[in-house]
Amino acid sequence: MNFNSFSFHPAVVKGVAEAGYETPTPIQSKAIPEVLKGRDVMGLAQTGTGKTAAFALPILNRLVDGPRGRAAALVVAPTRELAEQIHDAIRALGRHTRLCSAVVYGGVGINPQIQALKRADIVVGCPGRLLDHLGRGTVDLSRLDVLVLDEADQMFDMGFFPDIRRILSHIPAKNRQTLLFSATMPKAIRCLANDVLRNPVTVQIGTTAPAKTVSHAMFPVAPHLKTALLMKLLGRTRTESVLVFTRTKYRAKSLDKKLARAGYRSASLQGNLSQNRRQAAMKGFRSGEFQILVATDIAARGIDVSNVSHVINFDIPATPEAYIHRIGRTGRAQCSGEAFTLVTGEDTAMVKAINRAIGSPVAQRTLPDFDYDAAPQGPGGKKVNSSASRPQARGKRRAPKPRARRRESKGAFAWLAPKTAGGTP
DNA sequence: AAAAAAC
Repeated sequence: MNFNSFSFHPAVVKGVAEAGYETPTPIQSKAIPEVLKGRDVMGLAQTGTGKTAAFALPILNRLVDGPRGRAAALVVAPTRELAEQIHDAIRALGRHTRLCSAVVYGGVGINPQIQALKRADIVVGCPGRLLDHLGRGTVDLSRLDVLVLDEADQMFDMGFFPDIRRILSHIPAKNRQTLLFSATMPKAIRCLANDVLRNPVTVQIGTTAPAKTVSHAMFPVAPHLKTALLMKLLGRTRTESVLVFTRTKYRAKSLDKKLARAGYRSASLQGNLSQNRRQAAMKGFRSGEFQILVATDIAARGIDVSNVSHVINFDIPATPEAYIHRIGRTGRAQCSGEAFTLVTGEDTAMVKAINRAIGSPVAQRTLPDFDYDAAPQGPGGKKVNSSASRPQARGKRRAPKPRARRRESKGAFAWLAPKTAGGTP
């Protein structure tokens, strides 16, 4: 089978060819005909198997001959980086169609977006800024043909669902084609998702499982030795780009600093960074300037960076779904990848849940030349014991380094601050 | 100490 069998418009065919696509992936060959028919689709397929093109191509094809500049399709994504990536993919695939894509998300100026929306046929965006535009009347979804919720199970999650419902209320249900895509779709959420679909067809490739191209292992370790074990793993593994996940924004930031101090070309990506810094981190990671990206779950879903040979869960993810999405950042498009997860005693229940979700236990590994019994270390990197607990006694005090960058734009601990407007203390 | 998403 090849892309000719879909009878795409010549302009779409040209875009597909220039993108270097030859053979449709299973999700593409099964979902594209349904989308072309105008059916509502729930599309489920493993990470890295081409879901974006599975909805982008039939949408471009549907709009290519229609009237222009009316926001005929909307794609909603859970992070700014993913929205940007989808927008780029649509632009590349639609290069020869004269269709116009606009991307809207927060953290950047709204005026350029308002200008871009005026002539947009396809709008890609994150929920918050999209609602902002809807409130201002700078985007009109009243004549929308196709709605896509990417990472659909996350969009129906508690944190996003209210926004999604509000966006839906701006779209006339009549004639609306709705497409949901994800690698995961927990049962509890599937019912909610089916509520927005009309007479849907479910296109599911395989089962909810990690991509087969990823081999994975768990590394039991004491919490205080995680950083040392990570360094050991990095030192003894032949890697290309490495994506490291942490549980919190603060841990991403501080682990990035430790890696940089150890000489790695590293950056962090988390939601407390300014959008400029987020873009710089992504750009540097994509280009290879940063070999390591330390990220929160902001980078868990959808992000497609070539040459990611390893995903390392420095902290175990909070759900089996997050595990599947995180490790799916490697092993994409038939390449192979490895995923390492550091696990501590507290993670036992989640390890079991992950093993259950995957259907077989993930191998547990230990490094022969690693000191698993090392004592906790003090702040100066020295072992804490009765005599070394006073740093000055070691005679090794360093002069404090002048700090060029004191804090991130919003403050490193901004998320700790109360949400209500604060008075004077 | 969850993260993400508008101002």
